[in-house]
Amino acid sequence: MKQRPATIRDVARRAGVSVASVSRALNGHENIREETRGRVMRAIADLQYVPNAAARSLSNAKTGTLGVVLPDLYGEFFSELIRGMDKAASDHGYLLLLSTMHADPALAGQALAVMRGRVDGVIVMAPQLSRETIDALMPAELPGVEVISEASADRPSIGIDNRAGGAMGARHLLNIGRRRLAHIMGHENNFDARQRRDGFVEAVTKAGAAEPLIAIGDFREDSGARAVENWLKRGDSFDGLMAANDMMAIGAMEALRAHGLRIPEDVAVIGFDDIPLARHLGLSTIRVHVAEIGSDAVNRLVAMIKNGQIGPTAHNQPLELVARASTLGGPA
Amino acid sequence: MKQRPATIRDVARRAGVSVASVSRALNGHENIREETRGRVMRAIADLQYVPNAAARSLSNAKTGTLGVVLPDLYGEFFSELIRGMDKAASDHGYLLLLSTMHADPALAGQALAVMRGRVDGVIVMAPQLSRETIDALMPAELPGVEVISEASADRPSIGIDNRAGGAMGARHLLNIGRRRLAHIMGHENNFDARQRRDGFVEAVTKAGAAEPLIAIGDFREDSGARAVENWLKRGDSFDGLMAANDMMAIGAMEALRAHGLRIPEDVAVIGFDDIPLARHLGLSTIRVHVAEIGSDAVNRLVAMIKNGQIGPTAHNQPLELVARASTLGGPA
DNA sequence: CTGTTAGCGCCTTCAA
DNA sequence: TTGAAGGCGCTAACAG
Repeated sequence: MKQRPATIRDVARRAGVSVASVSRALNGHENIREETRGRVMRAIADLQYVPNAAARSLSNAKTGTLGVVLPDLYGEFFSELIRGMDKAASDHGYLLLLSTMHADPALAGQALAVMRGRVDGVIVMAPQLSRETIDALMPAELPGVEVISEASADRPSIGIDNRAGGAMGARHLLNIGRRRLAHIMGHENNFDARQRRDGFVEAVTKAGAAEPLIAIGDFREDSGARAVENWLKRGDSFDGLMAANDMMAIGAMEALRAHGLRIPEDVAVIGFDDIPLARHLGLSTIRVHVAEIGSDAVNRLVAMIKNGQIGPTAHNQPLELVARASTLGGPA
Repeated sequence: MKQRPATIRDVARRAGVSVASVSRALNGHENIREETRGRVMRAIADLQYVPNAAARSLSNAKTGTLGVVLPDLYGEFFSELIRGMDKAASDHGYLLLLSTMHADPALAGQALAVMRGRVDGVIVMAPQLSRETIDALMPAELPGVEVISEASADRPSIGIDNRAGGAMGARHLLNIGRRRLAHIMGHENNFDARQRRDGFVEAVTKAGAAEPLIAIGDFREDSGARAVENWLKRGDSFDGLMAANDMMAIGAMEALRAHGLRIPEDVAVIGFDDIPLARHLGLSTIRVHVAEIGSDAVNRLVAMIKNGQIGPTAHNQPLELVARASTLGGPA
């Protein structure tokens, strides 16, 4: 039945040449006669020979695969990121080895350790871990790039300019005449969340508007709704609201409407990410080109693998303001 | 700087034992004294030794990774599937090697070939390929399971009962009193699309209702809208519509509303998948538990790897009718 | 241009 | 319980 797959030696025997020649033919070396190459190729086809990847890696210390370590993957964001990575990876002839990394640093370390010896480089996304933790965990001998994390002092990182995004949102609300602004941020210990808030607050302050309301959410729909409920209950009023992501903005919109407030007449709302839902619900947002972040990360990593480490470089994918119904129209 | 990672020999030297003992300690064998094991473990910690995966695979013909070959996937479906797979895989101590497979059978073959020797088994999803093509492409010596494909005669497959889903949708529309039904299917050569249509048509026929209108879409929003446009233009009328997925249903709803038709009063609409958008737009749908399909596939594959091939078994994840605003209320 | 051969790092008989 | 040694399949010197 399931016979042992052909090895390079079987091919050599069948083609009547040495294993070296087979290897040369296989790897497209120059120093081999066309006729010999032909014989080898025929033997390979006859035997349905496929080189053993493990042996190959062992021998030349290359695996042809890139490790990708991500947090728990929910939603569109990840499929976009992975899609972008996969595209770039396969363009370069690499495969992707996937692993999710949990918040627990010990487990996170495991995720990275398992990759050693199976990949030529790693892409890590760990917004939930501190810079020190990440630095301590990254295998030193492996080229690595970080995605959507605080810019590293050691490695290249690709991300988004969260501060700029927060500021874009604030300015947009101010531009359409809103003056009493509010912001729903993500977890306090999430890097992106803090940056977006800082950018938002800074832009508001710079414009001379009143200090904005700030609530802490968790990037999920419910938390957006809760934030709004709390404000309204306390009698806090605002006419412009930015949430640190679209899901919270959507939750917020529902809560606002539930309280009879009109969008955008009473409160203009803007989110962050531009998930598909945003378009369908007419939610203004800051668009992030997620797939590009992924391919960018892979391209950079591949460059590192080929040309050696390139040190820290922070690259931000450009953001884009997408104005929709939730912020259209003049002030209340 | 970047010194060579420690090998098993370094550990042996440091611990003052032989490599065999290190290997035994590492793999939790019994025939080794506790004290020796301790010495080895300490040396491992000191040296930050991590076994080289390639060498290990070469030596025991196991890779500890599962190959996943998917079509170009957009959206939530993809991340859910991967999430489910990743969860199950990491539970079993496996990593996932990802690759996308394009519609071109030649390229599809490549995707699978690259996996050979790097994985212990493969999960393939290829609804766009014919059964024969898939069978021809699947490496015979590798355990494989198929997902969301036509049930195979050789391998286990995990999927959904598309016919039942189509029928569920039809019956629901009939139950709420609709009699002139329409269905927007996916690509003619997509297995799922055909099955859903067949289930739909069969249920309608069985109920003695008029033969439904059928349009061919491509699973994307636009095609749902176009289908509706065409029907309306031709003067075809219907009061119940099922699309083969939510995106097309959403496109259809927009087109219906653009023509002044009310949902569900004039036309009740139901989709398939239950993507997050569906809930937000109040679209009734047939819910698919995607993550479970993924973990189920992995569990089955791991079982095959451990216990040998298990032959063809078709397993369907249960479907669930989710009734929302788009089908609530009585007939027109 | 081609063949021989020594590793790559690990596991695993086989002896001791 | 331990060590020595062969072999997994492939690549890359090194000779011819």
